Amino acid sequence: MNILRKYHDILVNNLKEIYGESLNPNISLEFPKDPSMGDISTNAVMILTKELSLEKDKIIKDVSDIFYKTGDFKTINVVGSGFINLIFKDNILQDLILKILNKKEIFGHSDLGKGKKINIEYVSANPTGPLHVGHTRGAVFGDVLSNIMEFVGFKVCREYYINDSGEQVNKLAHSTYIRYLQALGEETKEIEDGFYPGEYLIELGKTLKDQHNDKFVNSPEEEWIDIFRESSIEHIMNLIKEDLNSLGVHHDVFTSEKYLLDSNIVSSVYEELDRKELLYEGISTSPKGNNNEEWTERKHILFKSKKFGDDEDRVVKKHDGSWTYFMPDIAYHKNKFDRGFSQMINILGADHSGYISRMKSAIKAITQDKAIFDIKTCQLVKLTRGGQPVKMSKRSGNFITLKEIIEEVGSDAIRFMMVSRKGEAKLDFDFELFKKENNDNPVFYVQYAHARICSLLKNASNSLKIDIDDNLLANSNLSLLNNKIELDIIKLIASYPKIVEQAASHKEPHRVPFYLRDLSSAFHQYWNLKINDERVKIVDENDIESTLSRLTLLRVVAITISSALSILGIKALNELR
RNA sequence: GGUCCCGUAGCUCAGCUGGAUAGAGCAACGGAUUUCUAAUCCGUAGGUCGCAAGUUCGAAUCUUGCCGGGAUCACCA
Repeated sequence: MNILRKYHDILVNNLKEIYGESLNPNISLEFPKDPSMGDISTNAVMILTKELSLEKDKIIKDVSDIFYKTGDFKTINVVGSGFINLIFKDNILQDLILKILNKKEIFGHSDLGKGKKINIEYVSANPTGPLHVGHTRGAVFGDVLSNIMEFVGFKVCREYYINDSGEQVNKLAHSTYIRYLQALGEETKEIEDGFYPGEYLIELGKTLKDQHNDKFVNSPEEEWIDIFRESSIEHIMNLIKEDLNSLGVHHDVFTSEKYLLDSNIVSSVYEELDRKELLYEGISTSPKGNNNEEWTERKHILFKSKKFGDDEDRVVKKHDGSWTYFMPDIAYHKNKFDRGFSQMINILGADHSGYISRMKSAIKAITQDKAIFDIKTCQLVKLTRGGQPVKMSKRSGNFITLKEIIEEVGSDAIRFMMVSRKGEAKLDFDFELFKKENNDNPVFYVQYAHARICSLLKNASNSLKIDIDDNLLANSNLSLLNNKIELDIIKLIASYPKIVEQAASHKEPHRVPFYLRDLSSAFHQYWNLKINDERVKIVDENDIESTLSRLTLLRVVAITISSALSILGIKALNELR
């Protein structure tokens, strides 16, 4: 199915038999850009001559023999630079179409992950307000990466960490309290700096009024703070889940920081660190570069993260005995590890990149370096409208929410765009672009290709007066697919499994939308194909045999587009009118 | 100042863990429509891959040092 993998395995396994197990893994097998270099090519000779200090001719002969023995190649050429270029026998690529047609949605799947458990944590936005653009990229990135990892055979757990403890949520409770007083018609002060002035708490204030009347108006904080905090968190988590849901982003597990604290998981991990003599009492280094007025020299408990590769040792327990954010997070990752996740990926905003080495060193310490832990960061998103930046006022709490963007451009467009750049690259998101219905808008471009194919299959059924289904197509004469562009399309489809595997091993979802664009483009070219200035019609009533073979090819294109779109969480459309 | 990320065509970006002549889209210019959906396609033009050394058969890709842009540097999360 994965044709490159197939011949790569054949090549490497045979080479190992000849030269021994310890071969350089950098031997490549690929579709060369330039078709004059053959259907596939390998650098094996160049790599091996360097590695083994043997006669070049001997290696060339060995490599060529391996390919000859398969019986699948028409020609095998060695070019001056040392590449070996191979050309398939005609039927090899064509047979591939048939195999894919039989696999359908399983096409592209692999067992790279071997069913291993992997935990992917994403979003994890604080429950202090609804999601905005900044969260969206990480949300889609994490969701699509999860899809990719599942596609290549990992058992993925999608997880969200709720920071429902600490100072922020207390401020949230106070903000809600003010909304509650306002709902009762009380005169109140402005919601001050550092609190949450957004309108999203107004409704909750009213609900709390309905439940408790004026019971808490003049009562001391201790009496209401727990109730207000919990109902605020619940309210906002519901908002967040609702928004994620309408974006098609889902999580399997929500882990609460408060739970980790209440169940003594945090304290027991703290004690464990202490037993391992990784904690000490000391003074943290003063902040550099920016003058932090709140900083004073005090004694805290620090974790020896420097020992595990961090730049500084980090405070885990403050002078007053309370935890920093870091300590529950260490415990959280120990908890993930204890739940059987020896592989973990966290998706973080670029503004948290300073946190990476700290977290990595902690995980090394608590797992004896037995976990594979990776952090992917997403740079910020710049919203524009017709090239002009969209202004956001953080102060009033009125930033552009995820909900508003979904309402304006739809979740498909957002999802496609959010993973169409490398995570490390900044991203411009232009509203106007996604309302266009042309080439500028990549989502339409891809959907249009898919819809056109569906429409062709339908039209062909009508005009040829036969029911066209996959059984019929599977019996078409595929040897007629010998035009250059047809063979190119087959090769492009054949590279799909490799693209997905690369997206998985590099943890780079953006490879999928780029591939989709390429494949759609190849189809659109084919649609407009001219031979001798004559437009080639795909459905030709006078040549049913050719028509069916072409439709078979296109059916497989549609299967592949649909598969890649499903990885992105986008449904392929059968019609665009 | 330290750390991390980015720097490729006028603009937005790919570039397959070191491969063959560096690629798309947009914008510009010139074409294709009695349409199987032109929401498309074809062609032209556009490059010192930020700069400089190094590593080797071979570098946009790896190393080091500069230059420019961004993020971050807590006892916030």
